[in-house]
Amino acid sequence: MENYEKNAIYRLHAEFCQTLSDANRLLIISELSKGEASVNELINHLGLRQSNVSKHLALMRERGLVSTRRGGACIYYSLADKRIFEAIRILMDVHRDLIEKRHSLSNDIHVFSADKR
Amino acid sequence: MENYEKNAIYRLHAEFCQTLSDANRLLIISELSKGEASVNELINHLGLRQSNVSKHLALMRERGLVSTRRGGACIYYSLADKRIFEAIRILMDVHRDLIEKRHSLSNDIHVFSADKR
DNA sequence: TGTACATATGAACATATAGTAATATAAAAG
DNA sequence: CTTTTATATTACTATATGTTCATATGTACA
Repeated sequence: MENYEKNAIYRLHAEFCQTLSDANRLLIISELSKGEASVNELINHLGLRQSNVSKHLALMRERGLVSTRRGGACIYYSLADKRIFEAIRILMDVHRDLIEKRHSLSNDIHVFSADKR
Repeated sequence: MENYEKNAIYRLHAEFCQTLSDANRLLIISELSKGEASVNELINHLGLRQSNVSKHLALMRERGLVSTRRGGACIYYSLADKRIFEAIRILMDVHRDLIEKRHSLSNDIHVFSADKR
């Protein structure tokens, strides 16, 4: 019953996370968190190919993360919601702590190889 | 300058998001947020195959999201940090709002064709 | 020891994904 | 109208990913 619904919700959210699971898309989002930018501006700031940036933007627009505005010949992209970047930062904080915890304990993978014989 | 470093950070974080970008992994994390569980318990709660659950758990352990404890014949998995699930919930909230915004406005793709006078 | 149970791992497959070059569209400038 | 600039799209390739079955490992216990 609600298990089915839960599955559907998590499938949706997994897609959302998948949208965030590319370094170039994160860099684009980070740029857009400073304010709207045209494709060209993004290309110059990030050093990526035009078709590459366009594709990432198209995906993110399709999934509602960014919105567009035409201004003359350019198309300006912006974050659909500032909280997108804020949420990413929160996630990054948690992730950083995980990594630190791992490194300080380091009884993580090493336990394994040390035990091997 | 620190552009190189920024890239590295976002590449790392992209991998972290990628770990969250699978519905079954999210379901597992959701289960573990209630407390530790053995592989078998997860299988029964989620209705997934044993090898499938094991593989997802192995990936998440490798990436520091979950930790393990052996108890008799079972291996108990738990979240390495409760905040993992909290951060996911925050992300889900933002995502839900995005979807709602999209549905209510629905001037989403249409802006394009409407704007071109 | 041998058997049952819990979990991990490997091989194989199908599908998804990111990147790129080439081309198409669309607006602005001349 | 033609050219130029900005962006989108397509076709293609290489690689990554999730799932499954079969098998291996490891632990408990008769």
